[in-house]
Amino acid sequence: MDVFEALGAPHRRRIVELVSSEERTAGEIAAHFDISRPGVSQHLTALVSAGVLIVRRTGRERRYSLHADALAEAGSWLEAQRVRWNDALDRLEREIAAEDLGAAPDQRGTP
Amino acid sequence: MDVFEALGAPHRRRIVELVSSEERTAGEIAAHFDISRPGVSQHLTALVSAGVLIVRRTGRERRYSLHADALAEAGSWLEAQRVRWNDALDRLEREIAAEDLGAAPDQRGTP
DNA sequence: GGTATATGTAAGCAGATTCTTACGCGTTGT
DNA sequence: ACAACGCGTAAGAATCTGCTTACATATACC
Repeated sequence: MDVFEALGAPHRRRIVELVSSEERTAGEIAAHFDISRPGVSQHLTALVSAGVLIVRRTGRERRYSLHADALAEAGSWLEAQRVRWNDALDRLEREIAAEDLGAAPDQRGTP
Repeated sequence: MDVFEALGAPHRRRIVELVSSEERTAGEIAAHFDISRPGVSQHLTALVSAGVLIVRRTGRERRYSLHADALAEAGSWLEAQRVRWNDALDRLEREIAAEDLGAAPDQRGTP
């Protein structure tokens, strides 16, 4: 499962919020939800498989912590789209400016 | 539908990538996919309802463009989790440093 | 060793998603 | 006016998801 798919479910986003403040055990996390504990466990598994969370076993507990790199990767994708869009807007602006100058909007810049 | 849910589907993310480089008609977008044109249309509707895309009707075409603010909002959430996590790491580091100094790890800072 | 605790896994079910095909509706061009 | 075009909407099928209950597994405690 990829990061965006993992973050698509509200419950899983809530889990990320819980874990981002500190490492937590499965039980602690489950206590914050109305759904059954196995249900939460399945969300945790999904988040781990997406690389968003990391598990660490200590005795009979499992402590989940955030793997911030995964979030950073998703953030990069978002940022890349924004950059491309801003570039597109800039191109458009230049085209309009060129058009206002009377010339036909040249595709390759005005020589 | 919220932004993360909208971006959860790979096809929809691909649409965002297509539209981020320039405004595109529904037909142009659909041509990039193997699924049927109505299928793509439904994805477009979902993205619009999530605020990720904006439609503009010109004649019988519909031109879709990116609404970058929606992506920024999602990016902010991601960043917030990362910040919280880094803060948590910093706290942990300080606790360990205090412990190494011989004192019991005081919850409220060492006076 | 036996019991309690913390948690994952299995199986199954209801409802949501994502497709498909068929059709409808507004625009454009003749 | 009417045919072609671009695109959305409707309805239904197939699949996926998110949940549940029941069970398995492993560590801790006595």
